[in-house]
Amino acid sequence: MRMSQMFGKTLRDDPSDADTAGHRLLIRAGLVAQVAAGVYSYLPMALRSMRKIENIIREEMNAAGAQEVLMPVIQPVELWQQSGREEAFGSTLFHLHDRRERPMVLGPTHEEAVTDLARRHVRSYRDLPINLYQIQTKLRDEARPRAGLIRVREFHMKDAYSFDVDQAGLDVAYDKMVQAYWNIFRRCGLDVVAVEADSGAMGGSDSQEYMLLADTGEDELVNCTGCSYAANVERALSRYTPAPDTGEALDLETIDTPNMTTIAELAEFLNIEESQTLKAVFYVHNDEFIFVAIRGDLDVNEVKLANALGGGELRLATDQEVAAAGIVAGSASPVGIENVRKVGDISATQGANYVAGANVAHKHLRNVNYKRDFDLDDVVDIAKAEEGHGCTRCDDGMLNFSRGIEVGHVFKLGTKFSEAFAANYVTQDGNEKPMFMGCYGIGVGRLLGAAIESSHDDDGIIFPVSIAPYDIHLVSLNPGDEDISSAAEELYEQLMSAGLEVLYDDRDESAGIKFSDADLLGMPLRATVSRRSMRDGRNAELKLRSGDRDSAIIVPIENAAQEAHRLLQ
RNA sequence: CGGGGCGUAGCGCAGCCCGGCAGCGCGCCUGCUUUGGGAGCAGGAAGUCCCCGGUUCAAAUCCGGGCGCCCCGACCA
Repeated sequence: MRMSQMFGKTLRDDPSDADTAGHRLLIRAGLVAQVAAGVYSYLPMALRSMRKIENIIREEMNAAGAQEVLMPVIQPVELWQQSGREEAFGSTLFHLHDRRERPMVLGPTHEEAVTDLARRHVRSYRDLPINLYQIQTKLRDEARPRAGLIRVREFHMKDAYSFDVDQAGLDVAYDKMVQAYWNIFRRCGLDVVAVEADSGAMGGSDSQEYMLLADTGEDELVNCTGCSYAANVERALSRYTPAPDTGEALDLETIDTPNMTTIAELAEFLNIEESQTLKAVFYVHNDEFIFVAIRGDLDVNEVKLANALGGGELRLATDQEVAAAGIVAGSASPVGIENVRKVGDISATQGANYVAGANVAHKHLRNVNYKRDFDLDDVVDIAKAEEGHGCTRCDDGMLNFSRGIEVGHVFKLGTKFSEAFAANYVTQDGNEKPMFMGCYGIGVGRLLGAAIESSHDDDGIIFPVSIAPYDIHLVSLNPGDEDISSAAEELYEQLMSAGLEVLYDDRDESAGIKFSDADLLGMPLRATVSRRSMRDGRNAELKLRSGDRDSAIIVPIENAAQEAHRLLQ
């Protein structure tokens, strides 16, 4: 492709409304153009890269036995009512009406559509297993689109859905997809890690996310320094310091704690560890007031709490709601609290003789003990993993924290959707049973955005070879010199004949502009033909984008294609 | 949905307080010179100052309402 003909220009200045490096580079390199918040046009180079990603995905999906289909973006709302997810998605779901006022939605994902499809075509166990996938546009009216292609409202993703006769079959299908995912990310040249994930509104049992590590990532991850445990913080288990006191329960005692309303103040005032106190936190879950008790040095993981409560809407209670429930904020404890649902973290039931609120302003209780002094309606693990916590899977590993961008997610759905849609098959002995489903997604555009976010330097993008729009950026300098330009033209033809994809900068621009653009655009290899390269014969200079300036080599033009292939390995 | 910021030429911005010819840099077009790290000279084109309303002799500027975009948080299969 000749750059003089190419649609899409590079920008000299950073766009003002881009914050992350990846977003800035996408705009400056002229890869995408924003149309509305979280809605983008993809220009030729971005599209080439996305097609390469799609092809890698397609090859691995096909190799894993999945079959490609295409399901509609626009769907009748009834499908979503049937699964109960119209409500679960809420305002994230784009709604519209057709000319006859029939309510429709724009698909944010396709579990409903694929389950409906499968139930119409699968009759018997003989039709299973199957795995259907598509690469399709999805729409979600995200509350806050951000960071370029990372969080958008209209996006391309690959989604695959497996259907099996039972859990064992699902396990096999899931493992196959996991293997395919590793192949895909490896082939894309991306260093992705898998973490245990919360399955959120999807429900289901096992779930793993594939994360590309990046400081600007939206997700916080933990991994163990001693074993292979890795998880999204939303779900992470952790080993915190043991309760300081595990002795006999001592006599309950009321003490004055003037104006002590936080755990930190209380611990300092009494000269005790925060872990010797109990903390009370208040939430409203689906309009029900929830009293949460947890050891003072720990925080509540709201995702875990929401799951423990069976999903639905969860938020912190307002001061007014706390007061209305008859609770003295700052001096609250579960001791003597009735008529309110009390949920405790496991930590609150371990250890002895805690300091906790007296439920009277400016007073606390010493020697509070679970069961003797208070009871809980639910005891669950809702503690948030923190820096300094240990691993629960091994004895001496510590949790290491990092951030990442979710580029893939796999779930074992089980029969949630098949039951809702009566997507049944007939077993060998003639009974009807729901199919066991799994679903497996990879965001194509997000993968491109994440790749750039994680692979760039101060000058621009550094594309992995397999997903770069072109293999080589051929730069021709000294356009006035006939020998040079004819040598460049010749090299352009030769590289293409050798099966390489070439972006040829034939523009009448200065060397500085051409080199800067080559760095910005980030093709893996740069070839330069100039007076300098031709000083001792018909030579070209080759330089890897990932290498520094003096890593360039000079090769005869007739060998350049061969050398280029070698360098791109 | 809560908090903050912004909206002026294709892009980046100044002008707005304190009302009075709509500006700067880059880019774009023409010509000449230039060409290994964002060149020089000369000439030129390009504006719904986000929208609607109000105040005023006069509004990019002041007032009211609306819309859009960005950031933090909430949310996020």
